[in-house]
Amino acid sequence: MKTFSKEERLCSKVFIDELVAKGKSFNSFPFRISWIEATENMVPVKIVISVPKRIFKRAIDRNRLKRLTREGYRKNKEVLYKELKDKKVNVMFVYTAKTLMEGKELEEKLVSALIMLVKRINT
RNA sequence: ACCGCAAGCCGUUCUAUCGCUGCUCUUCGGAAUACUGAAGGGGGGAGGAAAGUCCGGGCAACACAGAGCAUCCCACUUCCUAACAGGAAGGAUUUGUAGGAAUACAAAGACAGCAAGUGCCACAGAAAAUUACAGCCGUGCAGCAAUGCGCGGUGAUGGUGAAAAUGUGAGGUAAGAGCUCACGGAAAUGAUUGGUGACAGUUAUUUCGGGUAAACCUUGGGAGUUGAAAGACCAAAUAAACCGAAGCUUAAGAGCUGCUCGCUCAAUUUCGGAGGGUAGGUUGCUUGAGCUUGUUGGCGACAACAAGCCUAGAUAAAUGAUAGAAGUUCUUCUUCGGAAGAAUACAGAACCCGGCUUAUAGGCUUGCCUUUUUU
RNA sequence: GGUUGCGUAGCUCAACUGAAUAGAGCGUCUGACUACGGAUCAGAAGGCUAGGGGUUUGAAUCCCUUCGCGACCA
Repeated sequence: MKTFSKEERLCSKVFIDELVAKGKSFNSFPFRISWIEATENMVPVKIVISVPKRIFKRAIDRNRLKRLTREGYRKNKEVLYKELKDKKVNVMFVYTAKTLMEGKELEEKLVSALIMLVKRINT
């Protein structure tokens, strides 16, 4: 099912601090992606989406980018799930581009970013 | 009819598939109930500014015997309102238009006081507020005289400036001066008429004192502090902070509003009680100065009454994505039926209201002005 | 969510309680010196004082408002 429920979001401040401090990260335009293994999770992947306020001043722009990113992840998370096997990870997406992006284009970029993430986790 | 200005109002819609978040119903499972897990059905889900945080409240916690000072805010009148720096109606002032004028219409604003005190007013100018200087007049001395020196009188002649001592005329004088008079101007005070009042009209007396209070200040009025990350509760957990009792030494210290007066209290050790930090959950949380319609009162802001309605509640933060269709506006083409293309704004709730300010594609209504056409 | 401060030449700062041509240093440009460059000397350009409005005879300064950039509380 192409769902995206509460359990698949990373909400705890402690885990997010740990992810930022200890996680590995790489860039895949327009995202900067951080990830860390989390063996205690109930679901395979928990994600955080972040858009910096410093670049996008208006709340409506930040909201739109977060919604588009979340929609793209919801549709394409199978790419990640197939290759993960038994590993469990926390992932953070930070939108680092300076301009707004349309839905379809952003979805394509996200898929390629997910493929890169799979390679890095399995190696 | 078109263009412009002002005020008020509206500010996209529908279908399909997938998804998010509350509510509710059904079935199945767990549980003594409360409740909870899974599947399915139904129904709800951003704004006029949700924004800026510029004002005013509600609500909450803490503080609060009282007095003074300081600090900050407000400032024509009456009314509206829970309250306001908001709104309505009005007054005076200033500006603009029309007019010969009286006046009419429109717009604007933090419109108490400089006639309470202090300060400031560059350059120019004799002088920037009240004297002095030059000048003018009288007079004494020196001198043939021109003139010089001294004493006294005078107050705007000095043409600069943003601003120059109430304007014009006459009298008056040695020379002058509101020194006096006539006609005006302005201000203060008293009386009286109208008005709830600001104020306006009439009249009497007195005065002639430049501007600046978004300069210090004076007068009158007001302000306790902190904000939903406030606060309340729950489970895990269990402090050097809190409360009570006892004992000991000392009089500094602590709290109450920024300060002063004033008022209150003790610190430390032991015992007992009761609980904090941290990270979660529930609540606060959406029924409210609420919305819609109608009637009545009022010039109006608004109020009263009646009927109906329930209209987001997230929390690393929902309200979305894709596809198609429609609507609106503009451009081009046109067989005048239409077709194609482009655009469809500003912008996202975070406790809730009342305002103000700012952003805004396009449209609607009303009023005013200009031009053109018809009668 | 709330409180508070700052915007001046390309850069770093002045000009305080209003006074008229807004200064200083570094940098830039021109000339001199030198065979050439640096250093040095002389001179010049460069500002709608963040935007708009108001008070005032006069505003970088005072007041209101908008925009931008920080700091603090939790």
